[in-house]
Amino acid sequence: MRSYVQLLFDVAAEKLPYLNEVPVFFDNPKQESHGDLACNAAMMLAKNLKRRPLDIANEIVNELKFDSSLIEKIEVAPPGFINIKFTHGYISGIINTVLNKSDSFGKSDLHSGKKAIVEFVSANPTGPLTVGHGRNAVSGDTIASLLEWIGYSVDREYYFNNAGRQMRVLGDSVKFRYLQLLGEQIEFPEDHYQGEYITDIARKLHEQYGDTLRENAPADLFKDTAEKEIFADIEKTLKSIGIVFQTYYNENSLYADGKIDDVLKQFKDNNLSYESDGATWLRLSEMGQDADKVIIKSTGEPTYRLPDIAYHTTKFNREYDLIVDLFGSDHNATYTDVLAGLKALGHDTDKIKVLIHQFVTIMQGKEIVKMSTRKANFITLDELIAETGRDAVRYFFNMRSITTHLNFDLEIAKKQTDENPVFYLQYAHARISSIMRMAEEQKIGFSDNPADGLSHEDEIRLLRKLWQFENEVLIAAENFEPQRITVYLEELAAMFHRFYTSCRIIGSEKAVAEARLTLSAAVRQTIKNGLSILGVSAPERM
RNA sequence: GCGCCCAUAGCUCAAUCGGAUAGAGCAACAGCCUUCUAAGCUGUAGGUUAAUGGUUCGAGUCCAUUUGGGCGUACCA
Repeated sequence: MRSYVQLLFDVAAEKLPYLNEVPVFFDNPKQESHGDLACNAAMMLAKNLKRRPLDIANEIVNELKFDSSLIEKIEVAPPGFINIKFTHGYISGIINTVLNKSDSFGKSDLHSGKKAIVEFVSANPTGPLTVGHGRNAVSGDTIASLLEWIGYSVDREYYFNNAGRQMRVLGDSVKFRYLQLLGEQIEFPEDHYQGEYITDIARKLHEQYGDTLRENAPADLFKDTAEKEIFADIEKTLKSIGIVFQTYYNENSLYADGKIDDVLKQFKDNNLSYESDGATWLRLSEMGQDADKVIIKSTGEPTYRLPDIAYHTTKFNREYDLIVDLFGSDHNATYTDVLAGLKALGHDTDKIKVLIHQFVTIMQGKEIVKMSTRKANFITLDELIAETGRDAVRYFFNMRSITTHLNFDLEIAKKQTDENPVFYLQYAHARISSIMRMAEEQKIGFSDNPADGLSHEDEIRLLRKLWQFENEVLIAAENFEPQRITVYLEELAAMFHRFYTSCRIIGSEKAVAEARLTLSAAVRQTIKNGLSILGVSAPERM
């Protein structure tokens, strides 16, 4: 329908060439009296044409030759909006569209044939995932789903560093705990990983190897064991909230297959790097950044920038049309260096969309819980899932725009009451399921032509809302804004609950009852589809 | 000091390239279950969108300055 309306304007533009001077957009008006689609082109044109927007709007409307079976009317409203109202027959048709498309309703093929990669979580395996990682995980997974819904073929990827200093400290942390288990009186360094999970890993090693690791442990045994154990936990946690990655890309492999050397050579060959004080520096100040930065330390060890750049070149080499990186705000200073480096190597960095999500503040009542992996006074994602459930975790993290700080009050999250909006949606779904079971017993079936049985304002509102779903998914996906889906679903559910109160199904005359049942089925399907984008379950009973 | 991000109702948050009267939930108050799930519905109250100035037909949204907060500012990641 949007494309049909667009076509009407294209036709009008043949007589009114000025229409080509501005982009013509169609909004879903907030207010019902403004129709189903609104266009503001006349006002955008007013200045250039030096004419009154109302006159321009009227001129445009006169050139719009529309099919009266689809569009009821097109009106001009001050200061110059063009409001388009669909016919009841057309808008009612959404019910059959929903039921026919079923689990695919809301999907569009605007970007089909394109490949996208979404990199998220990417936490280094130095400890269990925290609540902060949880936000990243849920947002990233949902953004990936959204992209799939608008046609992209999407790979979810997790990148982690397992080559640097951090991992050495991790290995040493396990070793110290191991030695303590053997009864040695050593002080555990304050800057090492303090968590209980470190001792657990040490204990496992002790069970397996006894005290033989005191003297002749294989070089990387402590580190490798820690990485393996912790990573297994991370994967398990992610799986418990329905997140599965296509690939886990690790830093070590970039050294093994020579990609680090390749990039380094390219920098050198193109005079983009230089040596100073025994270190290798990248000429970032010539790439629009504040200062040059070290990519290889005087110790010979690269800083994170070099492997990160090398890693991203693999994304370009893998020919993705869209490259999405989702980081926490603590990375906000690092990604610009990486982008600058990639651009200098000749990559089209416009394909990269870097998303920075703000931090999660954990509240225990009114008290702020300060989190630090090293000090291990964090709340783990596992604990959060155990206390609130998978659906609540996924819904809560998707409820807000990723750009805003998020307060997660553990006391509220633990409550399974109506303060928790996920139940409101699931309840609507379960309620409709219940009606459908009941209707079946009463031999009330679906209507092939529900339009005639629907006239109540609460019914009309639902129809219009269903019609908007596909576009909502599109906007949410293109802007990487999962919270738009939760907002939409809450509005849809509220409309349904109202309709439920005002429009009875069982007991109404047959044509009306069947039309309402069919509408309810379409609402149920749409709620289910929306929840599935978010990764939240849609229960049949509650 | 510098960079990025944030500031909307008592609280937590929405608001589609800048659009029409800034919306929800929770909390508060008043109602609605002999009838399809009351985890629901209806109504009331709640706002100088942190402040000031600017851009324009029109600003929560864009620009400048200020205030308050978060994260960075490494030869850590």
